[in-house]
Amino acid sequence: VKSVSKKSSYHHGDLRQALIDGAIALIAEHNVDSISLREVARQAGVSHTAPYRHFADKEALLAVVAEEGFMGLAQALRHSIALNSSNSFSQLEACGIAYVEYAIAHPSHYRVMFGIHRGKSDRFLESHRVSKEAFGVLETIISEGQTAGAFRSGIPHQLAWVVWSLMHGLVMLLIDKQISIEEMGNEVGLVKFMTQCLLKGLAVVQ
Amino acid sequence: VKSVSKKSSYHHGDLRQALIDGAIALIAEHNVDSISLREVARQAGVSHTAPYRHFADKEALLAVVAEEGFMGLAQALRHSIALNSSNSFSQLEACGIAYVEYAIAHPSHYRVMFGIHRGKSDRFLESHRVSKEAFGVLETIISEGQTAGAFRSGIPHQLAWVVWSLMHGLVMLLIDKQISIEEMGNEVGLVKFMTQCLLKGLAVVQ
DNA sequence: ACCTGAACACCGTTCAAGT
DNA sequence: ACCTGAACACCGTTCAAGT
Repeated sequence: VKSVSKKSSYHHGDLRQALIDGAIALIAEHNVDSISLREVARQAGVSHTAPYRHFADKEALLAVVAEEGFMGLAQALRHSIALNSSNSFSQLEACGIAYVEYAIAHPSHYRVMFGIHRGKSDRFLESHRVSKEAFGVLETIISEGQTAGAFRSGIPHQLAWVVWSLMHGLVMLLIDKQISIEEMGNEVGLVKFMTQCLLKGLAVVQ
Repeated sequence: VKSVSKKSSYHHGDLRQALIDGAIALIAEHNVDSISLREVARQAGVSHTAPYRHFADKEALLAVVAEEGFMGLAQALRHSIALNSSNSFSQLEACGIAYVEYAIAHPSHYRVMFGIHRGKSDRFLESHRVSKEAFGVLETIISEGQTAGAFRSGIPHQLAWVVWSLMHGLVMLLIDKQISIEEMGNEVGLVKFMTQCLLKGLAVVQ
């Protein structure tokens, strides 16, 4: 056994991380905005003022929660393209499927990721940086696909916006139950349909 | 002068509508979730329990706020296509521009529209019906465009999802400041770019 | 350094009571 | 019928105080 090091602290080895994990766990079960800082503290077995030693306020904790969500998303996207190294089209499709599946598997967490007030950019710099990392995966697919002659020319950054907007919009409408998955069979079929539309375009080929 | 009819009531001619308008006004100024039912009542010059005579709870008031937002959106979309009756492409483009301009003109209101828990569908039936009405405008453009030979074949309902997802996603990313309008000149240019991508597709024409 | 308890100013919601 | 006031159980945040 190593030593008593961590256990000798007041209540936790790492209260900060325990609060983050607890918040994510609470979000997974309950609805997003019904989560309270006091309940996170309660679940961690600590007084309701203890979190303020580690986070400036509730929003700061949620920013870290968002950050971890974006890290997981980026990882899911990278994983999906690693399994589809052959072809840019299938990479894009796989990436879209992975994106949507991640989001609907963690709907409340996804809402937190995009529900933070990004007005003052000096706060939440980290979570913004990580979200751009996830976005960068899409951008890479586009630019590599252009090199391979699969995608039309254009600034990859801007073309990636189109893909991201489509996927993000689909996810939000699904989470909000404005679109029902059932109407399209399942989410994989839905994303494939979306991707096909995006690749081939809506206009009649002339 | 008509009579004393309305003024003779307790405090308002129509407290219900005054609360709705007050909520919309508050939302326009402050952030979405910082709005309290008590403050809406305060601004209407009424006790903080009075709203419960007209709305079951806070969510019920917000549902009506959302409903009015969707009505305004549907109207903006209809207006935009009325001005572009010539051609399906320009109708779709104008509709997209109108959609995005409406949303970024009323960002908090837009958030309320899509931020309501649509889990139990028996509540908020009205707001859901009106949102489908706005969606129907898109669907009509698609199906009329197909008849005119402008859009490729497919179920209009599903093709409209693609358009809606793209626009909704773009709007949400803009509101969240994940995408900055400035990077693309202005929002009109941004939407035109999106629409072009959607119509022509991302794949290289072969 | 890290945590607690009391305190403050707010919430949403309920309910008996007033006109 | 429509509104009020007190009351309840919650918040987020601050601050002096404890170990």
